[in-house]
Amino acid sequence: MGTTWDDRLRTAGLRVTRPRLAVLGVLTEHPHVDADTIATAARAVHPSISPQAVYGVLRALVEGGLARRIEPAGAPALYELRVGDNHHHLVCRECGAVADVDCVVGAAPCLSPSETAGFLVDEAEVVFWGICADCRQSRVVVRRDRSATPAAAIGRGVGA
Amino acid sequence: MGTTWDDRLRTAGLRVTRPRLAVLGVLTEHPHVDADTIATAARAVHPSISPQAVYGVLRALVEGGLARRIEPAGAPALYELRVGDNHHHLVCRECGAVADVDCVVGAAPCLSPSETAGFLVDEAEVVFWGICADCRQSRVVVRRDRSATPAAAIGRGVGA
DNA sequence: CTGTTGATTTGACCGAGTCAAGACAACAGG
DNA sequence: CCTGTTGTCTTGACTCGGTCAAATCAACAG
Repeated sequence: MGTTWDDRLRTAGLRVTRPRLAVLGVLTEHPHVDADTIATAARAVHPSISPQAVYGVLRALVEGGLARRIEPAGAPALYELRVGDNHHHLVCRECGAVADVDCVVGAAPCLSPSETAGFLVDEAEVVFWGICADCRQSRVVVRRDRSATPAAAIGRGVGA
Repeated sequence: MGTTWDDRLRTAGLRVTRPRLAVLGVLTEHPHVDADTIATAARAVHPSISPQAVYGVLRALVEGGLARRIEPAGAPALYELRVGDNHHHLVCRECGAVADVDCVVGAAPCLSPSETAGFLVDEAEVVFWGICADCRQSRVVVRRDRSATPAAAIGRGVGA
């Protein structure tokens, strides 16, 4: 994309400031990070940035449509720059790592429930919970309790 | 189900106590409530119950498989007794109301992503965001302003 | 009835995030 | 380039949801 962050900020009606460019820089390098990590990383570029400024910047970016906020259960909110497309997330139960998943099916039948109980639905949010490759390998002990293995859980959440 | 709460608690290796029965009673009447509401309602049955006791009871119930915890983005956690089956939730952006949705499609292709980035997925969590019937009618709404941006979200999640 | 052990109470504490007031800087207009 | 306006950032207090730890209490096995 040819458009610069300056352009995109201004297009969204936002002023171009150092804190904002710093946060955008961090988000470009790290696709899914929390506010605290952003603050720490942004400080390398703009040392005086305060935690509250990060919250303010992130809110402005989200409201301006430049960033998206995701809130995995039990963890602080994460921010990403991929907006406008429909993609979901894989979250590691152990380390919290997040990966993007493109929704491969065009129709996505499961995402338009026939029974909406009178709700006017405008978004379907999907989170896939599991164990990432790294955490799986670092598990020295082979699980013996089969009932607790992910395999037993499949069929509950995935597909059904 | 013929089984009593007493039985189910004991089966899960939990002692039968007044606070636990009080919380289970509240959850039976109110299918999706937060810890604070549970505490208030439970006090009608067991006046001395403390907020922390409610957290403790809820944790025990979740760990024992008697209750399920759901954490809608930007709102306190909710608890429900429906466990073991696969169902998802509709959440109202304005009032926070929650309704159950059975996943009607058997195969649910969107819920088993082909590209799992090395993750071993064991659960797919789906949340449908929208406006409930009540809030749609009473457009005078008191905004329970969530961090999400309803307008920007339209057309992102559902079907695609 | 009594002892053990798990559950509850009480109260301090924590992390994530918000709110508000004042200082500051981006940018429009001259 | 300078200046004023107004949006943004800094600083610091505060809220909310929830956890942690020590001491008391009660479930239930014997």
